[in-house]
Amino acid sequence: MSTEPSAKPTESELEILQILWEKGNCTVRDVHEILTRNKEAGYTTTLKLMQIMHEKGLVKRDTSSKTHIYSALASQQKTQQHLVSRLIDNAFNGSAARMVMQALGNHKSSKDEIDAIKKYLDQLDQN
Amino acid sequence: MSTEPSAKPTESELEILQILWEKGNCTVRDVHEILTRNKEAGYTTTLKLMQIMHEKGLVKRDTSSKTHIYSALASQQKTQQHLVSRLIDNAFNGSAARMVMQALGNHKSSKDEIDAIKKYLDQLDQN
DNA sequence: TTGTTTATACGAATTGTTTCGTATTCAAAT
DNA sequence: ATTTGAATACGAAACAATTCGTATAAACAA
Repeated sequence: MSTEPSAKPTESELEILQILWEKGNCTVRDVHEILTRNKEAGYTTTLKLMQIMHEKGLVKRDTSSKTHIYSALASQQKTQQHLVSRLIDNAFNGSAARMVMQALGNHKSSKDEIDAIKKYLDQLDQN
Repeated sequence: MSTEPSAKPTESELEILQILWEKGNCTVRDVHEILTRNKEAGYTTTLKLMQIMHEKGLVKRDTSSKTHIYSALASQQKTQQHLVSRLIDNAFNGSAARMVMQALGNHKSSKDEIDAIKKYLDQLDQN
């Protein structure tokens, strides 16, 4: 049994996790700056969120210098898995296939992406 | 422009919507009975939720007799679409393909389902 | 040294969600 | 008619998520 965090981040927390997954180590300001490209938010709001995420064990932080350095603890893979499963159960009666088609139907994917999925499906078939 | 409800049901509301989508017209008791197969809940809790959903415009109801009859207003298709899109944006950086693979990777799908998806992808390709 | 900037900490208001208790009303059975 | 059972309405508590103001401390520049 690992000490994996509860993997149930809120929507705001997820926005921050995404940044941390991509960037790795970040200060609150780093995250805040990226965050506010898309939406309004006060600095202390971002700060507070990250502090809460730390309490929850979603992120860890290095406090050895005045400016703390944050990074994700929740794994991207497990978090995504958890969220996808929940959606399939919550909104698609447990049918992954239905969900997939819904996803591909509207969320315009490139031909390359679709080919990648096909290849992936062929692999799945072999097992 | 239609008067489509906000399509942002909460998790509890989604559980109820799923029942309404499947069953069509239901009394609160109908819904409550199905709901409590899986989890504990007081009757008035279910009732209140459905009343709130009515305020929000997620369901409509026929109050002509003492026992009200509820049915979904939020369309299954649009609600699912909305939720899937949000997940793709929130947790997969906008990549539907990544989400799909994650979904298929773990959420064991049958061979039939996978074949159905392949067929679906071929259709997509043609356009 | 003194003032300015930039951090964190913390408390608290606000809003949304979930849950349930109590009051009331209606209908059916006795 | 009276009682009983099942329904809705409503208020409010409990909890969670979001947002921001203010206090305070550290770093740095003038």
